Amino acid sequence: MQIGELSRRSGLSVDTLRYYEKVGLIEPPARDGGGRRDYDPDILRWIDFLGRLKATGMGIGERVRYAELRREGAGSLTERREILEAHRQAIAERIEALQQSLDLMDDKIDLYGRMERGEPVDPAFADCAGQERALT
Amino acid sequence: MQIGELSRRSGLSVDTLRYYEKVGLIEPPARDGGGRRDYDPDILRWIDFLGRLKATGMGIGERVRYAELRREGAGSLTERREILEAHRQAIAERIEALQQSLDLMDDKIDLYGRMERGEPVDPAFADCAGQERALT
DNA sequence: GTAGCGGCTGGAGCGCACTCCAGGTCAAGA
DNA sequence: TCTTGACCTGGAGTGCGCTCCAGCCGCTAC
Repeated sequence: MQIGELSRRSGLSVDTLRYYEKVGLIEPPARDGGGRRDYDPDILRWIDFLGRLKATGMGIGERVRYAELRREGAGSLTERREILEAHRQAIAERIEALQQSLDLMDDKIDLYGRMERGEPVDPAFADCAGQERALT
Repeated sequence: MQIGELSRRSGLSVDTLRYYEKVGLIEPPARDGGGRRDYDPDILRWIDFLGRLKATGMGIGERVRYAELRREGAGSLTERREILEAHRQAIAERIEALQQSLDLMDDKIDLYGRMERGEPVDPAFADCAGQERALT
């Protein structure tokens, strides 16, 4: 598979794929006769997983570290598991924090709705100029 | 309150506070006789709320837009509510995606644990070199 | 044979969100 | 009076994660 096709199938740009190779997130692939990158389709699974790690807030440095361990093979299983466990914990905390903020947004949206309809609101929670003081 | 104290109480650096003022996230405060910024303690509530918006993924451009509307006062309530509703939706989607990834991490952590203990794993889910293929 | 396309490399540039710095002012305490 | 420390401004620098570019090569189709 050439880089253009991998780009289409992975959703990453050609430039990003080459960048990922440069920084060590993906292995340098085989080259065809003309010196072009020729990827094994299995790389798609790895790229997807990298996308998950990224989407869940893992920075590029730690992703590179994980990729290095993966290259080392089965001997790095324990260390990889530990990284994933720490990351799992970080995700859980993020979800918790987001849930709290979601509730806050709901309260604030509700307050705004009541202010828009001219309903009385606890003056401790909003001043007349719309410079809301609470629920922040 | 001087900028140093606000920095300590808000958790933002002095530089960040001046930067936030420059880009329009916080209002230019009054100045004391010596030309130093003299903040109203109420600003802490606003800074906290800005922190929430940021922590939930709102970029600086949109935060600045929200801050502008807030300065306009009560007339911008509807537009602010609409922004918050859209943002609320984005947070809910983020939580959903994170929850899925969390489940994936759990599966993968479990798989690694079984591989470490030498337990048999479905060969479709892991190859011998530790180059796991599935759960990605 | 030549035009077009996709790919190659090395390196520069970019947007975000700060962070740091030089060179200065000002107020309060020893 | 002198020193210390907090604060001031404008502007440069940083790290992340790409993104773009110039200039080149090689395959395929016309």
